[in-house]
Amino acid sequence: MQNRTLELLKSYHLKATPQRIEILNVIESLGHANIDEIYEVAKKKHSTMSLATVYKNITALLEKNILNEVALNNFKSKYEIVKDRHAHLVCKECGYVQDIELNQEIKHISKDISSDYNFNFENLELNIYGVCSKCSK
Amino acid sequence: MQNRTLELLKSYHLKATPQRIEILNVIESLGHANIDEIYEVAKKKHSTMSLATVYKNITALLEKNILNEVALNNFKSKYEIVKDRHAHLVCKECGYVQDIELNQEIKHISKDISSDYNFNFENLELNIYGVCSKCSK
DNA sequence: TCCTAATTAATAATTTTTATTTGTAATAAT
DNA sequence: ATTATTACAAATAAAAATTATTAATTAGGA
Ligand SMILES: [Mn+2]
Ligand SMILES: [Mn+2]
Ligand SMILES: [Zn+2]
Ligand SMILES: [Zn+2]
Repeated sequence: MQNRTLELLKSYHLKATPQRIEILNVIESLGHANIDEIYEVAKKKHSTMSLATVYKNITALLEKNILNEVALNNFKSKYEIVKDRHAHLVCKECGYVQDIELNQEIKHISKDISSDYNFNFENLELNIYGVCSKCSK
Repeated sequence: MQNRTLELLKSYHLKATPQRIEILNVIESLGHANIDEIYEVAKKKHSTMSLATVYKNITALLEKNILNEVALNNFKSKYEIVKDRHAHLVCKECGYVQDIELNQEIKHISKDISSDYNFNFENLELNIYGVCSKCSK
């Protein structure tokens, strides 16, 4: 558990409960995880944890921008700790999501958008679908 | 209803039923639509249409690659007729999705991926989130 | 240490999606 | 054209996913 995250929680008046900390730990250790994956792993440490608790926490942490949703074609959304801009490799077979560097080219797309279209740019999401090395053999 | 679409249906042994044609018409006219939007509009022409019929058709048309899913953060997935590669402007307020040209830069990302990472590239999805002109005033 | 608001587990309720069944209709075969 | 075949639709039920409610617990501040 990062100290930074604890401070984030405090600054948003979110209590650092064991359940919440565990949820964040699970997400951090898995990188990207959906509701069920988080619940399954977190339950090991907190056997009484309710699935509704996972839902409520995910919602709260998304609202505070501590977590980020990664909506996927054909899979349930995954969640990740908010971090610097990056892109995703998404395996169509197993749903595994891998972070990759966001190419330099993409970084200036945002500038174009606001001028080319009458659109108030906020953030950009690049997901690259294919088959991961594990699944392709 | 495009003749091309009718041929597509036939080639995949999907019957060109009035309901299915109407679903495709609705998606085409709206550009991007989620299950409920499709159902609401389609019901006007076919008052007895069941929501389950929309689900079944969307699934079938996705499998045949006639439709494409657009998974969105914070909104239900939308569906569109498969078309040439393009990017999306997504309004965080109202969920409206607008097609935009996929910048030239992005077109060659695919080449890098397969070599840089051990990943069998299939397709790429670029969603740009922000606030549309309608919602920002 | 005490207080209070936030949080949790448990449970119920709601919403979303999928499955089943049975009659119907689109297409192919005759 | 008529019939046969099979996919399909509507209706309904079932299952899965998400959210709401409640009462007890607890984290964090006074
Ligand atoms: Mn990521
Ligand atoms: Mn589109
Ligand atoms: Zn894989
Ligand atoms: Zn909007």
